Amino acid sequence: MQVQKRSKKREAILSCLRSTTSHPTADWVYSRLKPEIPNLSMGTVYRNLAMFKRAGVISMVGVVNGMERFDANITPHVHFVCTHCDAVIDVEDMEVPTHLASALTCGCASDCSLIFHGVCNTCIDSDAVQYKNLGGNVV
Amino acid sequence: MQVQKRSKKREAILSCLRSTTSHPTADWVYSRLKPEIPNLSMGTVYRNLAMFKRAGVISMVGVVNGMERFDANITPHVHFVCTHCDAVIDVEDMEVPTHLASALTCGCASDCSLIFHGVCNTCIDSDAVQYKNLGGNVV
DNA sequence: TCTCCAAACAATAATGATTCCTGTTATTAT
DNA sequence: ATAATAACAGGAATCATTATTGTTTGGAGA
Repeated sequence: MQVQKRSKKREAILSCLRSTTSHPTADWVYSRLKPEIPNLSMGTVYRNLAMFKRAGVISMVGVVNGMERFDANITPHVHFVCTHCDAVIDVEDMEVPTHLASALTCGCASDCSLIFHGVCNTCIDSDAVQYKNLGGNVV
Repeated sequence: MQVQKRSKKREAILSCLRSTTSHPTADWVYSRLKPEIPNLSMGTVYRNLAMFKRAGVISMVGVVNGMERFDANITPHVHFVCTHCDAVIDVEDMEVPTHLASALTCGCASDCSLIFHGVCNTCIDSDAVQYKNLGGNVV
């Protein structure tokens, strides 16, 4: 399937995704566009994100905490996912081993995702992590 | 949280997961155990899988087609996910770059997942893929 | 520019995996 | 054996995502 017609909303959704490196959820895109496009519906956001993904214009990094995270950067790159704040961060200077795909004995690989999990620097710097590790509640 | 008491069902769930390398879903474990344990409920399967995961006894490879895939093999290893049949296959002879974790500038990484996506050999061998590519239906 | 039709849309219902809740049962320490 | 408490079944609830339906809009051709 291919993108066939243009629409303000479709382009707004794509440029919204392209305006950030935060690998947002569908809901994030919706919330961000809703003020300037009051009659926008979630269905439209989901439909267009799925369409862009099928067309290879965007990619879906993975599912974090039950929510799909999208990325306008389709260049293969490594990600870091924070287990505390669910941030998805681009990892610079590390290569995704796509060149090994052809060496696989499992099948014919078309792409590869390399994701690190851990606590991001922002969470480490805040006291939140320490309190959480002690079993306390952070308000 | 830790596993505190023993129960037949809890152990059945763990050994069921350990009996396969297919990286099953919660529902698969349930369906497999239900005949021998008729009064088993999905809640128990989900609760115990979550508990084992928190305890580090098992791992969750990722979400494939909206369903979590579990793995009793907690040794870091590479996976291949088939985009046609959703099979999750262990990739032998390829190392997960966990040793690079400390080099990250994003935060403190605790683990890493390396997943290839493509069409598995079984799907390539069957005619299903070709028919699908032609837009036909396979019965 | 006007017309027409397929695509895009809003609104909302439906789906389905997962989680939560309540009363009951099973396990372990004493 | 008994008490304390974790584990459980059954079912309701949640919530991200998808499907449906009727309406609107974009754009190719007249």
